[in-house]
Amino acid sequence: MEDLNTEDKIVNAAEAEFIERGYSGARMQAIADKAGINKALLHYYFRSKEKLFEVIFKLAIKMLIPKFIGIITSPETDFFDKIRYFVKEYITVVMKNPHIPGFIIHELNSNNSSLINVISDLNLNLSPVYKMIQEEIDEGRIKPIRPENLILNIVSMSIFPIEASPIIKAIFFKGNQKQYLELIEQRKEEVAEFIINSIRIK
Amino acid sequence: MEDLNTEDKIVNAAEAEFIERGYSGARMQAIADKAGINKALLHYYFRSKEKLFEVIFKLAIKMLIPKFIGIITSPETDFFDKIRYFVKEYITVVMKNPHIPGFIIHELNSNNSSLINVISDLNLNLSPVYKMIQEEIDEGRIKPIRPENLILNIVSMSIFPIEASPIIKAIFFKGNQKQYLELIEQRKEEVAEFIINSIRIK
DNA sequence: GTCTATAAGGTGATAGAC
DNA sequence: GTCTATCACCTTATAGAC
Repeated sequence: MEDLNTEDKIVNAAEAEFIERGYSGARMQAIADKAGINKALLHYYFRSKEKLFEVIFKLAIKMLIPKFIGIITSPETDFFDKIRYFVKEYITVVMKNPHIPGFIIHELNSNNSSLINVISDLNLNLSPVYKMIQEEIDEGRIKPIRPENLILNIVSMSIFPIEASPIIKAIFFKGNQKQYLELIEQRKEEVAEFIINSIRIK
Repeated sequence: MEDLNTEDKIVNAAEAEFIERGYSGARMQAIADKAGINKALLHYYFRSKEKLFEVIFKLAIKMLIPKFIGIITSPETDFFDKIRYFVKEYITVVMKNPHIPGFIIHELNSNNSSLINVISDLNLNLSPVYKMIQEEIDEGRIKPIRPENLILNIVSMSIFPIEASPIIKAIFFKGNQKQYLELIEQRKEEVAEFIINSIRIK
């Protein structure tokens, strides 16, 4: 961390602060402290809290959303293996950034501005994924399902239990962290089987 | 709204403000304005922003979490009908309060305090649900599955697509609200069938 | 590029009249 | 119970020395 240039130190510190506390809860002083520099330097590099936030928000989006396409167009040839691979990798990625989904959702819901454009600007093309699913249906390998619903189901089951970890932990395990981690580890396999069981045609 | 007493007017206004902007983003002035009263009155009734927030947070929790148990112990006798009933009702409830899941999760993640106790204090007893699931497994009507995983899958697929609506809307429908609402309406039936297809033993 | 000092405005909270 | 006026503090942002 110490051998980073100042700009990168700021970005790292801001990432931690914004993602933990959200835009309105984040403090420029806290970011400066975490980066080990002076508050005035933040404005020298990024001009305002808002500008700095935008940089971090884009970073957060890029950490989770495009990965989604990247993993789905994986080397696996079998459709069910693709699902297995996706679920395992995506849960792993989200577990490394557990606060990012909640951060993105909260900012999109509370911020009246044009943050949503950050997502549109990704120009995510789902056509190959839709096509892949439709092919499986047409060739009688999986039951008919609207592609959007299949994707949503997979993503929901992968993200939500991690995003909502404090609640899950409290309700299922009285706050026990170890039991929670075991559950998520298990889900890397079981969620995929749950999905495959649902759509497979015997 | 005008014929409510002052305290209720404040609670309603605070609910809207806190759930939309979160604790740190909410403004006491905005709450007073929405309630049509003076800022000083907020402190007369609730002493501080923090106290008022606690009231709202507890309200938000009660709107979503216990409902979960209430619906599951529904009058339906058939297990699959229970699932159908739960998914339909829960998606409907969440759609009426679409910002609450994100609000709860954000506050639990960013607030270092003891908000989590609000959930523990509910003393949610899942044993009847676990037992119900285990019975279905023992009697060979559904495939073996860890009850926690089944519950998590159902809840994830019911909540996440609503909680993350701005992203879903943007990615799937270029922001089109009507198409999004149709999708969610459809999911009230389809999510249940997706689950039942996965666990049913033919 | 990096710092200290300070400006400028906002925010929760209270005092005190009615 | 409800209001106006005001305090005390915090936060972003900038000026200016080095």
